[in-house]
Amino acid sequence: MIQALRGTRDILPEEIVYWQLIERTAKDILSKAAFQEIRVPIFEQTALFERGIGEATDVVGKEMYTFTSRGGKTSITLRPEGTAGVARSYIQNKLQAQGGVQRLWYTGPMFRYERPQAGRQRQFHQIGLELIGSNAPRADVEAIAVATDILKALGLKNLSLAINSVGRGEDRQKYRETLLTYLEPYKEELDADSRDRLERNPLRILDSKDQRTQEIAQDAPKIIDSLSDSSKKHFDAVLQMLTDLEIAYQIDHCLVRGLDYYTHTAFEIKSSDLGAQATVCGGGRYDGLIAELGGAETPAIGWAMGIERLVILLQELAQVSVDAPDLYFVSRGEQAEAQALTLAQKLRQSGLAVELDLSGSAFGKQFKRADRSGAVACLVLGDAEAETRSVNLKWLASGEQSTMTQTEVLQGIETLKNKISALH
RNA sequence: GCGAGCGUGGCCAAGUGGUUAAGGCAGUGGUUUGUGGUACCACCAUUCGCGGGUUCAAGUCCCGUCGUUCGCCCCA
Repeated sequence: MIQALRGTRDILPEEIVYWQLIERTAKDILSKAAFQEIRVPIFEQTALFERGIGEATDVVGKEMYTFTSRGGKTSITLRPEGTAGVARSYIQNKLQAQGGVQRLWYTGPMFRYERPQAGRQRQFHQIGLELIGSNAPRADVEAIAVATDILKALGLKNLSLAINSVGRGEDRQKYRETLLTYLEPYKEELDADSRDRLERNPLRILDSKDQRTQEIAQDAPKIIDSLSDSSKKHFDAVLQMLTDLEIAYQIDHCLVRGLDYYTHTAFEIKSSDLGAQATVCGGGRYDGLIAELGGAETPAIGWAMGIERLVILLQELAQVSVDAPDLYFVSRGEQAEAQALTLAQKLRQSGLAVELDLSGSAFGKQFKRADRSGAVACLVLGDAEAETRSVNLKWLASGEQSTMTQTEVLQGIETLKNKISALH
């Protein structure tokens, strides 16, 4: 049997209702904040991600789905995240010409070759926001506020916002030196992974889960103490506005995000109801990315949410059920079945959700299914009704039923709709 | 890429080397050949993810493989 590839999965109707709820809620809140949807390709030239995300990162180094185009010349990569593509689009379509700030959002699948785990798939889905063209601290806060609004609207609990500033390139370079000097005497005590990172990416050592390394990291010099005055000022302004908006946060001096393009504000929203993959939303400022990709110097901030993780949380706290039809159509007999199809179509065109039983099985069986469908009423059309072009309407809860002509049903459609919506 | 656990019908499962692989849900047919949600009856795995091995005997033990779960790594 051919089965779905590892790390990919089917989202069946029972689960899709949660996805739809998330997408609807996010879209609603994003629209209210005047963000507009953008759809960019799922694959791009590999160079976009190498340059944008950074060649030294794990995502680029070992997690990308990269292949050569049929022509054999172009190296192509399935997007591992959304920001690089949006930034590319911003430059290519000269969106800056349309005025100061672009407020964009996107949703769709992303691809990373990783070991699948709860809340981590090889094909996974994100909803993301990119606010491009403003370097104001206010932009950072607005982006974060929209994210927290979405999570709040979904009714999610036990979330916490962690925030830090990684400053600008110069700040980070300076901090790197300071940190290395501090770590030098502890070199032998660090865990193996962290020792590897000393050269490659010392900032990530702060994030280690190894107990001894964590103890060492506890007392390490903090990056915010290495920030330039302007970087510090930016960060303080962000924190102040978060407080003004009553958005709770905690400064996490160890928070360093994994993609190279982040500058200044970095943040994560985590849930304590998930396992190791606890981050439901992550993002930050990326003032250097657009210039790095060949555009003009353009400040920007963005974030992405992992839809699969939101679905897990939502399933734990709410029952969302698949939409039931308004009417279930029971029919049997050649003439009757033909008339049922016609009438069902007309009712659908009038705005009712009608499920037509196609089984042709005994009436008893069809009624049983009518029950399970969750419909409030069913229509019954058999040989007798077909003869007189009538139909029987039966209310499933009361068992009450009445026969009328098919024309009468359509004429009385508004009262029928009202009665159905009252019973749903 | 590394470590550990798990894998019995569509779903949830019992089963801890001995002969016909419990049970529940769902499904199908019937009691009720045109009226449901209840009840009752019947049917529904030549087979235990797949391949190999040990044994007189394997769902049960061993090896491999695939899948899955949890953790590391990474990240949303």
